[in-house]
Amino acid sequence: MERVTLQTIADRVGVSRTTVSNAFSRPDQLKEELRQRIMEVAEELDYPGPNPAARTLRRGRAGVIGVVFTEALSYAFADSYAVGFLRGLARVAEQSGTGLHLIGWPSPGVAEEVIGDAVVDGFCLFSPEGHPLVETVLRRRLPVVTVDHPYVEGVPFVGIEDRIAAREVATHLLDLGHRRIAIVAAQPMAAQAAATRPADWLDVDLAGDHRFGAGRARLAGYHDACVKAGVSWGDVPIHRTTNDREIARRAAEHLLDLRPRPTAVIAATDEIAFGVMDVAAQRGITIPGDLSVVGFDDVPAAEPAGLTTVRQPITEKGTTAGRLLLKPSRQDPSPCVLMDHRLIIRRTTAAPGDALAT
Amino acid sequence: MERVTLQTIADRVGVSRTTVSNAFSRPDQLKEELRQRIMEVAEELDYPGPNPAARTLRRGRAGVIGVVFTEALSYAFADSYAVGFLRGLARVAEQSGTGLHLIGWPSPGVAEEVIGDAVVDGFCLFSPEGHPLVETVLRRRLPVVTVDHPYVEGVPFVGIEDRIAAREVATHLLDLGHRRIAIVAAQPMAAQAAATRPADWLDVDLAGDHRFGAGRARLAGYHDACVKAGVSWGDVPIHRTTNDREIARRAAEHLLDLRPRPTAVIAATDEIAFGVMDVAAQRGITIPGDLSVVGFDDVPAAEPAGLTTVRQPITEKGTTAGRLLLKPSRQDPSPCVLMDHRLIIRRTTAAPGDALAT
DNA sequence: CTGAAAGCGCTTACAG
DNA sequence: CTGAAAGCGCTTACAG
Repeated sequence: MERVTLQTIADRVGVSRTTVSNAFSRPDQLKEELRQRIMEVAEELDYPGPNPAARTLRRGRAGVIGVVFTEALSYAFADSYAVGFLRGLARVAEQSGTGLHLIGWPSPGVAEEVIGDAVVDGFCLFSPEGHPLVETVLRRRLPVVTVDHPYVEGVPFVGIEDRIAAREVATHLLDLGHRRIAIVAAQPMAAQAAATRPADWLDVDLAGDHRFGAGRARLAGYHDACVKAGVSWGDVPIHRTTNDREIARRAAEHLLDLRPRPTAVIAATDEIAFGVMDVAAQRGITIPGDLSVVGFDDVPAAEPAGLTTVRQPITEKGTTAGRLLLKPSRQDPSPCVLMDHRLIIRRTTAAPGDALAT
Repeated sequence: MERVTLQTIADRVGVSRTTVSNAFSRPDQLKEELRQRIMEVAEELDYPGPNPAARTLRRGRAGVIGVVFTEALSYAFADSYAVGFLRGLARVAEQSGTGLHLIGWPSPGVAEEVIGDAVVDGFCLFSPEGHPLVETVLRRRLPVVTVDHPYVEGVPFVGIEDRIAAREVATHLLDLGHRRIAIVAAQPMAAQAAATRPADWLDVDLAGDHRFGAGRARLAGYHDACVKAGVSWGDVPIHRTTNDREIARRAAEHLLDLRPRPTAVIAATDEIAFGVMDVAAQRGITIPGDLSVVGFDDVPAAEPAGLTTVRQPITEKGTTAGRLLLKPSRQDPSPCVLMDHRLIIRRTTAAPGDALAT
């Protein structure tokens, strides 16, 4: 059996292809009777409806936006922050009948091709600076909005003041009296391969603001506070890890093996903080008695866990990004939206107590 | 400036369109020198790469699968079960360079059009029986796999034995001595509009197995156990709600207002169970002292919450569905895969104590 | 209200 | 190694 197209139906009914097309796409353009007739024949021939690829090609519009992550999607779905963002984005996309095409970065090479082949009208991009996906996405010459990072001249941006927020986190611990603070930084899974200057990643002098990615911006904020409090930045142990609870445990194990043991751990995200808490629990290290832990994001699980963290409007970031992409403003086509954040102090931070003696 | 296409580049370089196409898609088909030359001109003209819609049309393959939910995506992303499933699905999709196109059902009408226009090679469908999306998806005549429900003759299926698992849940409570059991059933958001026989939804005689959707299958299981234990099914209060924690709270409020108050609540999903627990906490009803609560799914948050529930292999469902779609078996093109489940008894269920006196 | 014509941008045998 | 030709399936002014 040959493939059924508009033409097949047209031939059968004895009308032109145009009319059949109208029957599907502009029903008001023909008599109800004829339309019905056409639909019957379509049904009879088991016609699956106008081919979407052909339609998109002709119309020049897909009705879909691409969402690009720098991690494998399987990691993104394990991260409440990403999921919360998607919830917001989905809300505005759905309202306008726009689909979501999710693209992750399982391994170098694959995603680049997927991005090049994505039938979409625009992209929403999460990505650290220098990541190859940035170039790939930009090259499509479609509307783009970046979230958290990178900030690209002329491209709409949504984020928060990561450096300032991170400074507040570290200051909170320092004010409590902590001096042996360790940091677990969030680094994209494959940053080694991706970063333009991997060796410089920890060089906070370069990490001035959101231009350098939230991961580094936060690091810079921790740095600022330490320096100001007279804690030598060079002595602060820093371990890089991916934003994944399980993987973060390894970093935590390393840090909690240090002697003298840190009295506080700053995690660059809540997900990582949970990993740290997992390891502490395993080893019988009490929180906040023996160890203070701070996260970042305030994902839903942070509250029940009593985690001290920075709240940022995750879902609102998603809706904002969606709106920027779907209905760009004429006056300000590439705005830089910086949203509010707030340090939420809960039960995982306290003055260093017994831990000092360890 | 006119739009740049393969032809623009061909004209500029002085070769045919074919050769330019080869430069992008089959680099081994031409001399490196010529290829380089072509790439330079492409760069110069700011060519965004071969148009994906045109490519897809010509090739007849999109490299994307559609994932269809019966709820708004913003709800799906609020549900750990759905997210866990997506994690599994994403894992196998990514490995083969396949994209994920997510489609929700924000309101009647919208999704139907999105499905008709989705440039995909197949669909993964979650849906209760009689839902309009089922027909819409099937009509595309693409490969489909359904998850949990509905079971459609000739279409690959992935699920668990919901009725049997639900029976175990209810039996657990009945064995503990509960007799005043209330049920919060999960019903798709817009079932009223969607179901073919909304009035029959609660008619368990019809809910024989997974053919009728997990929601009803579970209800049927609760029914079986009650009847067997001599609890009159007609006296069991049932409240329908959506699989959303916040929305479920309303159902819980209603049920906990009943006098005499139920000593146990069976929630059709963990998400709903959390809603019940929220309300109980608000009212100072202790669990399991005053009230036993059981969920279903064993989402990640269930363990820390101590929730008694049914564990099912959420992520594996995703990987299985993905594999069925991406590499269908020749011998058995439409298998019905029923995965294992297990009742996990934690700290939210106990014998009815003080509550009996209420 | 209906149809003939042009064209969306690409890929793929096939011939040279 | 390169090019001419055909065609993927549709929509959209435009003319009647």
